[in-house]
Amino acid sequence: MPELPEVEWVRRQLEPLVVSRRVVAGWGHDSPKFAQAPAAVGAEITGVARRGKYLLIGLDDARELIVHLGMTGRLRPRPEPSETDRYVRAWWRLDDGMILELRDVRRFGRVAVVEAGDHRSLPTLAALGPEPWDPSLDGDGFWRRLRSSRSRIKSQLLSQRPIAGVGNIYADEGLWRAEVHPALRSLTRRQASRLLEGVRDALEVGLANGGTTLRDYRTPDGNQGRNQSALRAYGRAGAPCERCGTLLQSRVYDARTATFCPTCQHR
DNA sequence: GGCTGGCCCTGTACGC
DNA sequence: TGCGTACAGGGCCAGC
Repeated sequence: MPELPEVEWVRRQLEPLVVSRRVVAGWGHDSPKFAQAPAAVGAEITGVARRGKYLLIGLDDARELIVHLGMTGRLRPRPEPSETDRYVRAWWRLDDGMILELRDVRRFGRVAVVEAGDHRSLPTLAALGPEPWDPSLDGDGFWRRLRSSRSRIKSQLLSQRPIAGVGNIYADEGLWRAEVHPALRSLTRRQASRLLEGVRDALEVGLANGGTTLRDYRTPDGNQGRNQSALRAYGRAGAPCERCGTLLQSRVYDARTATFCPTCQHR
């Protein structure tokens, strides 16, 4: 499931392949989530940016091609569209002949073509919190953002509103690092500050390791991430906490599984 | 206006 | 072996 580190790796590998290339053909699956893909045809790609888990592909006609990879989405360059692959949801042919293909088994991904900066059709993107390394975001500001909601702290992280780019993996990892219980509904300034650092640390490690590959994630060059062996909480229910040795627990809060240490992350 | 929970979607794991 | 069921989860949206 691509979160910020994984999407950033996709962005880095995609950029040199597509910038200054013109989109000469395109196709999108019938689903409204992908049907806008051909709208990019005719435009030249000016850049590949990222906001949270969204890829923002700049077009030279003042529009943006926005791609969200959902849970199983993968962007990859191909010499030709894979006509026999039933999970290809969109593709774009560039003027050098390369096909940029979006493969997404579960169809949780999304493609949109919008006026540059007009994200009204993507509510989560429109309301996205600051990037984790935004220099204007400090512990106090993060605490104020969290204080505006009474939802569980983990649900808040997943909402993308307090901070951008955190999904289930890095939320569990950040909460474990900060020793904060996922079901808390309010944090002290000190806890919020620790959580911000914990999330930043988890994302930095993930980025340095090329992302986390659990099932589907691959970079455009086909490589897997290496961060799965660096996980301290996510997916480790029943294993001993690396800090205190207590067995990690798994609970469902707001329909999302959270894995945490009941001792270090005491409620 | 904020929060909660259901839905979308399909491969995988597991039990019978 | 084959079938049925539960589960995974990001984002959206209806209902409260």
